Amino acid sequence: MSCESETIDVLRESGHKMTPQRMMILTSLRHASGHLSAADIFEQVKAAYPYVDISTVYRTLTVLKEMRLISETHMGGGDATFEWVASERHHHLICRHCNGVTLLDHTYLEKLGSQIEREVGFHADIDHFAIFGLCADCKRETASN
Amino acid sequence: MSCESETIDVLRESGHKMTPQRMMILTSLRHASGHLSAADIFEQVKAAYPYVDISTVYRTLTVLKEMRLISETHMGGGDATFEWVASERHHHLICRHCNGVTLLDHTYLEKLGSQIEREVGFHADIDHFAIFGLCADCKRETASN
DNA sequence: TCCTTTGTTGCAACGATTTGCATCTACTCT
DNA sequence: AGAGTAGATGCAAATCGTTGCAACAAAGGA
Ligand SMILES: [Mn+2]
Ligand SMILES: [Mn+2]
Ligand SMILES: [Zn+2]
Ligand SMILES: [Zn+2]
Repeated sequence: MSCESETIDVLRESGHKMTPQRMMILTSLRHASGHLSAADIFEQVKAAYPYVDISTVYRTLTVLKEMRLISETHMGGGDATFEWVASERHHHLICRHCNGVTLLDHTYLEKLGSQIEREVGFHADIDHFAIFGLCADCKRETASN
Repeated sequence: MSCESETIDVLRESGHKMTPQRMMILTSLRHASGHLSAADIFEQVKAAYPYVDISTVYRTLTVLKEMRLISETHMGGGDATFEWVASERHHHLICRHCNGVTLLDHTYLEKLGSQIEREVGFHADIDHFAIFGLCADCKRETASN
């Protein structure tokens, strides 16, 4: 029994079918250390099953996104990136000057989410935010000129 | 003197040139009531000057974005939307179930920005966020089934 | 006004993602 | 196991946005 079995059940219970392609895409995402582009996933899957089409990858990503098993994030550098939404959520700060990417603990956004829910009644999906801006170093540099 | 004159100065001072095409794109954004897609702007400008190319629109939007005069936001429905960043900022809550879009006051995110700046030293550009989730109505509906 | 510099434009080609459609296959029910 | 159905796949075409390049035009100075 692979570590994907729970996910497979979740998919089946929501009316989706499990196919070898999906299985491979799922495995690729579950075992990735960080962010993957659709092309990354496509390459990995193609190595084992050369007939996959990139549209199948995108369609599977759409399904997984809808079920909130993965996040899709535009981090500024070209293609969208996808990441498994683990139990310990995190977010990113991206510097628009040096393009540096750092982690932001979920606690910062958890407060925002609960405040919105309490005061507006809207339940925000705060899975994986990319917040752009100026990092401390670039802020200093920009100020001194 | 049009209401764009101040913006023109800002652009010139940062080494950019003012062209009729830019002027028209700028006017389109300044006078829009809400969100515009690149295609919307393209159509408007083309009405007055049929030779514009869509790439000029995108390139101008990129410049205006870099100067943070406008925001670019993916609101879930197809193309990216662009909006003038007025002095009174605002954000949006977008329901993933009914696709409803509502306003979110900037105060909610201002706190987040100042906390990140204080504790991490990162200056976040919190201009125009799109926060997805479930609105109060759809939350209720989803719970009762 | 004329010249020089440098950023901008239009066009065409390209890259990323989505979509329509015919075929196929995982799942369910005999 | 066999048949039926709903959903998934592969392929091709379309869409949205980006980029290289040669021609062009603002801005600034002589
Ligand atoms: Mn991440
Ligand atoms: Mn808005
Ligand atoms: Zn930086
Ligand atoms: Zn809703």
